[in-house]
Amino acid sequence: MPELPEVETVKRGLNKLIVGKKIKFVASDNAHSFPNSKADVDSFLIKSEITDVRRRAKVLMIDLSTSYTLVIHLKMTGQLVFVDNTSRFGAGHPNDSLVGLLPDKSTRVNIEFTDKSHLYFNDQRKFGWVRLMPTAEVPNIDFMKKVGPEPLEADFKVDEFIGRFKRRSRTTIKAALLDQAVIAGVGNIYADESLWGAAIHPSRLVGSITDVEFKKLYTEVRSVMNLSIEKGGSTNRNYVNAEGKKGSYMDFARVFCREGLACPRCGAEIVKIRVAGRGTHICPVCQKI
DNA sequence: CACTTGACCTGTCCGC
DNA sequence: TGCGGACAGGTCAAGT
Repeated sequence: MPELPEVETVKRGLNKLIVGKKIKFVASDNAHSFPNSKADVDSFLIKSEITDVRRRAKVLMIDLSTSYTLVIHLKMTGQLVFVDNTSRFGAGHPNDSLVGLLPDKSTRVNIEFTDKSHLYFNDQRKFGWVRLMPTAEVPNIDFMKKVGPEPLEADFKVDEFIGRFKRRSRTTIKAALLDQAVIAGVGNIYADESLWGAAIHPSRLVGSITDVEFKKLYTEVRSVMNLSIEKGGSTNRNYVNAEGKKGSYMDFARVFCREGLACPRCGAEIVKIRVAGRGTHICPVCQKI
């Protein structure tokens, strides 16, 4: 499911919902989802307090008062859903609809706080994971060492954007956009959306893209992902935010999952093709090879 | 080396 | 209805 806007939405939600809470109890059903030993959990997780929630690329980091961090990757179907203890009492609470629904059979990790509220890590396909590690070691994991810059940061300029792509000149622009070592956070939805916005065919080789086209792509990547954050992310299948609610970006999508419908720019029929091994949505008139 | 393909899992949808 | 196959928003390891 989640790309940068979805993970950012979860991060913002968790920052409001769980910072300051103290962990009472943790249960996991699956060693792949949460491989840490009981000794680590007992020493560094139980009784710790949540101090901050951060994001880098599509990775979430929940910092703890023990100077350890829960590092979380949601991969395709992961969810982090908070359920407030007050939901079990009066009607009308935002989380009321979740009471009794979680945990469910996709719940891999169940964290209970001392006030009886819960944070559930759900993951239907079990690709995602939670890892407990010292906060100081997080930048040293392989992914953090190789991942590219955050495209929405104010100091990320178009020249750096172009320069990083040009190192991958022999591959397709779609594969390069999806490569987290080039820039962080773009996945299949926002790759298709931004390539349509810049009127670039996803199969074009990076080396054939002009600087004028790169500048449009830079602007599109940023505007599409900023719009999605504003809309709470995209719910195509599984994604929900920290309160269990869906995002509405798909209502604003121009090509993603719109095959058979009209291109909003020229009216031609949007088609679905395969590029870089992924389902890819284009307007065949606006986006020429 | 750079790049592409399969594997990891479960669920759903589509055609027969 | 049942069943097989393709496919799903991500990332690695293994292959070319």
